[in-house]
Amino acid sequence: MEQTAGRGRPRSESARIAVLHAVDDLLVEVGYANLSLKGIADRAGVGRQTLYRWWSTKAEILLEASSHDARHELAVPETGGAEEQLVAYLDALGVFLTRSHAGTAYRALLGEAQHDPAVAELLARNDLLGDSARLVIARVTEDDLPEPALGRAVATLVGPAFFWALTGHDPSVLDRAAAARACLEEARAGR
Amino acid sequence: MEQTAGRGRPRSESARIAVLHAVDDLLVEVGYANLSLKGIADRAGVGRQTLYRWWSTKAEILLEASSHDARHELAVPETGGAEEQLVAYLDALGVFLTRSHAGTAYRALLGEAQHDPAVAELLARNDLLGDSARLVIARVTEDDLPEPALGRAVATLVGPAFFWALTGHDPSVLDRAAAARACLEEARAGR
Amino acid sequence: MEQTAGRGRPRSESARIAVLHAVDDLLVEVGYANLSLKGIADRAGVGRQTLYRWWSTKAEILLEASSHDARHELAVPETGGAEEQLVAYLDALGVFLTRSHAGTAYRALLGEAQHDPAVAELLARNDLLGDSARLVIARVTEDDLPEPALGRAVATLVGPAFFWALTGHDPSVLDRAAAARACLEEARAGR
Amino acid sequence: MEQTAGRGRPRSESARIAVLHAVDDLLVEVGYANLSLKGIADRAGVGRQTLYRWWSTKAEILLEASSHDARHELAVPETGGAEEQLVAYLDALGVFLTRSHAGTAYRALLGEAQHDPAVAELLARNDLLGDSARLVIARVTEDDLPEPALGRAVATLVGPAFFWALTGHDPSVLDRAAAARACLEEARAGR
DNA sequence: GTCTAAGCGAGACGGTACGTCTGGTCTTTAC
DNA sequence: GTAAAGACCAGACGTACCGTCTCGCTTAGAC
Repeated sequence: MEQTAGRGRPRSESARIAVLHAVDDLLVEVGYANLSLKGIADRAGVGRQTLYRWWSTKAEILLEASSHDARHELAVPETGGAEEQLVAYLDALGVFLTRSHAGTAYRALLGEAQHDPAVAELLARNDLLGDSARLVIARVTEDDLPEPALGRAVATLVGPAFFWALTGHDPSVLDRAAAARACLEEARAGR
Repeated sequence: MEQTAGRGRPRSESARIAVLHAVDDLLVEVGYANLSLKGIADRAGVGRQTLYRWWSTKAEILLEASSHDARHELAVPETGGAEEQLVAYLDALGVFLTRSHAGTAYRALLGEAQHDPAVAELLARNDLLGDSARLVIARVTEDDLPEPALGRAVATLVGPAFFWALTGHDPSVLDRAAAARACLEEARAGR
Repeated sequence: MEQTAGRGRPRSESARIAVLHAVDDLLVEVGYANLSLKGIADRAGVGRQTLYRWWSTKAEILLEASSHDARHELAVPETGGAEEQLVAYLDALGVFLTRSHAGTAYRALLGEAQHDPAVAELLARNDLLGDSARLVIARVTEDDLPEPALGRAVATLVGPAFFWALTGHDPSVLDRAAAARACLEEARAGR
Repeated sequence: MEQTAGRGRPRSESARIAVLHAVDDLLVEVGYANLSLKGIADRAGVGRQTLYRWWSTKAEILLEASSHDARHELAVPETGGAEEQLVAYLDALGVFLTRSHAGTAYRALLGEAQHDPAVAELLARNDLLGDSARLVIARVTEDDLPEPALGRAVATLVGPAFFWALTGHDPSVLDRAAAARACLEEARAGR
């Protein structure tokens, strides 16, 4: 799709995979702060120029490396009532934010977004968390909620767990059912 | 209390002030990502060693530089009913997170905390946001809520605005009254 | 011989030249004591890493920068008798030690060798002065003098001028003919 | 003579001794290159200001610390003939330059003099080596040799050993008797 | 018996070089 | 024309030492 014909040597898929794996591994091993493009290239056995050719920043690499897993981990089965599904979503969100590799990557990206407007915009265009919440809310309310109200419902649902996790606590102590109910209330009001 | 006897030359208060001002200014001018200890030292007209002598990281300097203002901006007058005070607090929080210098510093620190466990711990020991929320909640509930419940109330109150602001949106579109009510509900349940 | 194939970017000859010129200039301008690798890099318009990649110490750079000139300045035409050639050599040595740029570099290196064993060894492997003296002595004696005796002849020939110059005096007041004769005497005895 | 009356607290002799001992020890332990005034002060248990109050440079301290020993080690008994005394002097000189602490200090100072004109002048005013040689030559020639000639005799006597030692060799392989004879010859010619 | 002066150890001050690291670019050969 | 390799310039990192500057304390002579 990006690469139409290609006159010369085609892009190496193996290099791409190696980079994504390397960044995944290194994030766990050394943390985002100590993650360098040089380190990624060395670990992946890839030239430095190759990184710069296909990605602009380490945020972009990290996003590509983690977004697939993130999306998967934040999806929730369509079984049970509305509140039940929202609670299930909050369960998944809690695990994602505190115990998942993809979640660690997401938190790192969101942290970087507070430092760097470019990363903030990148995340705005790939709103892993917000999109997943929107999806489940839209499904359980069976209602085409307009955006301002949908956003309010999302914030009400995920806000508490998000705050609790990002300030270093374990969101499993929170009252998921209450958050789900408040979200539904918000959705009803926004209709 | 910190300086008991002091045999050698005492710490220079003017250097300390110069550093805090420099970090404040630079955060606005170049952003956290481009904030370097060298830059702070140069701007403050201070030796590099002096920075390292009194602070370990740029996060620590930034925290000291902004915590006073932050605490002040997140304090709320004791006038009006419970819900009214909580809404006033959420007003202040929205301004803090999106338009205040101290809030910019706080967001940068919280971002760094996602990259660096040391910063995370530093913020945990100086929980500007959580403490201010605890204060106002404890006041309006006139109740000695035990910690797990108090934490839940805090997360319910500030979570939505926190999430909305950190993902790049303006929390003034949120329903502050609903959040205040949900918080009070949570507090009542935790009694 | 040193560079067989090389997959990556080859060493920049222009950077090498710029460094050698910079160190030459700076030695004259600021003196060895105030010669810093940072200063050399800045003056040469070269990255600091490039210096460390190709040389270990400023002594090594200085040696490379000056050895060519030094060798040239200490060479003596093959005209005249034995004593005549030795006197001509001592003339050149006197100029070298007191008035030549390369000689200033040599004296600085020899000074550093008294402080730092690594530099001492470096100079031992590149014995600019001793080698030039050995060359001329071997030539005029037309004799394959064995090393211990050759060394004695060298010391007898250059010792007085060397001492006189390094203790801050002008060796042109010394009796070059006497030193040449003593050297020949020493060589004859060592046969 | 230096200290006439003094209204305030008199100079601490114990501090002076401690500094001289410290510099002596550290020269052996870490070498001149790694000798710092801070290190000397710490080792001596002395304030940094005290060093700067009484000495200007580390060269000055080192000279004071070693000159007494140096003078003693380069003195030679007045027994035996002229050549015999000169040879004895060269023996002492060889030991001094290669195996004595004071000699190590002298070589370090002479090295520094090649980098720093101030040290060169300091050594010129305290010509440990030249003075000792002048003394023994004047004694054995029983002649008030005028300076230019005396200097030539000194250079002839000590030059070879000096060169040999400072270029990293052991001067005990040199022909001391030949040097002594050449020196006497030089002295006779300069009369 | 103060008072004043100077030296003392301690240690912070503004600077600056150190050697290392990373960023982003450029220039080779190999495929 | 992409890939890996690796050198290029630039500049921040945290450390060490420089020479200077306060501190509180000590030790003397002067009053």
